[in-house]
Amino acid sequence: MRRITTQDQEPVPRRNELRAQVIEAIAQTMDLYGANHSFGKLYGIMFFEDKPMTLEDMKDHMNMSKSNMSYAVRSLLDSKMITKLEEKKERKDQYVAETDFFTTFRNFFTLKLQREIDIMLVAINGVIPELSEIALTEDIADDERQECLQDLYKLRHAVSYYTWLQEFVDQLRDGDFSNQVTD
Amino acid sequence: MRRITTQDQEPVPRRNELRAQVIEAIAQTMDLYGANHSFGKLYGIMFFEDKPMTLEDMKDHMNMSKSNMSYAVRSLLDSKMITKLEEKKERKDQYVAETDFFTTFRNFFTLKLQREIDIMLVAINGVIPELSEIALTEDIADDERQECLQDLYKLRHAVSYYTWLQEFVDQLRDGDFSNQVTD
DNA sequence: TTAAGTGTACAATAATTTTTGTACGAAGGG
DNA sequence: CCCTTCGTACAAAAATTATTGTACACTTAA
Repeated sequence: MRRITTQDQEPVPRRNELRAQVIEAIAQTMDLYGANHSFGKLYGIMFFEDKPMTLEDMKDHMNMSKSNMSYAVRSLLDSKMITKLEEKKERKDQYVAETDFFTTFRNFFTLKLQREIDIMLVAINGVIPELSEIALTEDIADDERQECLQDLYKLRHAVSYYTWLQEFVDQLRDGDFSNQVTD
Repeated sequence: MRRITTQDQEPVPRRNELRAQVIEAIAQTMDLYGANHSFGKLYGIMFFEDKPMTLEDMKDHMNMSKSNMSYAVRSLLDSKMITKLEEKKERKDQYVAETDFFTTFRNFFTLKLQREIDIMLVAINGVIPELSEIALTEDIADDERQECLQDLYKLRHAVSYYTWLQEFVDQLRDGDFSNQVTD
């Protein structure tokens, strides 16, 4: 008769349990990358899957509707966590996870930080000229002028921050922080 | 009679409109930093406010309950976007926004990336030994052994990524990417 | 050309998150 | 010491997000 211990168990289900522990950790931490727990879990499953997955495969692994899997796939594609293959399999689209975490890190943050830079600079640069004008108006209360100057000071400081952040993003995109000396 | 144009308007409400445009941009982009639109807006308001704010001030600016402001403050404190002052004002706690975006960037990402590293390494290191054991078992199907080895390969690659990410976080924490040559 | 089946849009439902109201312990002024 | 008021915990309500079911346009195999 077989003893039942953590060491002594059928290897396949045991390996699935071990995988599940890592998948759960991925699902927990992927909130930083804008994925909810379910979508993070799906990425984790795809990370371990050695062959491309179809929506049907995902549906089965996740016990969720195909509809939701379609939605999850779009979201993971948007943040470049997964890729759609050119060729279909039995009429079904196929997807693979990006398994290099450095690449996912780079893809995600270049995307999201660039979005932040763009939105913030449009707002800030759209506001500075008129604020400067107000600050230069003659018939204005002194403390109001001070407030304007204070705002302008903060906004200029922000612009210099976003100049730095743009350089950071460019370097990240160009691989200057690269994980490996050679790839 | 005064003409009404964007140029020709009472300076105080106009400055508030201009501020509001930047505040809205902050609120929009702060989802990357785990803040919802309201909490992001509150940070934006505090960013421009030149004096410390109390919960009551926030409540008035945001038209929201003090209860929710208390919750927002806790959340912004947790991610170090704002700071609580030592001294109270008329029995009320006072808070100020961190106005240096580089500092908020550094605070937030050292915190969140360190959390990711810790969670992921605990999971991965908790799984590798047993997975190695299974891979080394003699009475095991060849393709099952291959699967284990494949998983191990991915996990070791992940460990090396997190070693790199830990260095990255340490450098960020130590100010090696600093915005300014001198502070 | 037809029939079967895929992927997604959209509306409905379920679940979660956000917001509020209330109550209460704690702190501080009188 | 008492009384006011602050800050927050907690439950209820409102709003948003996640998930499902269905329908349908589109593709492709036969």
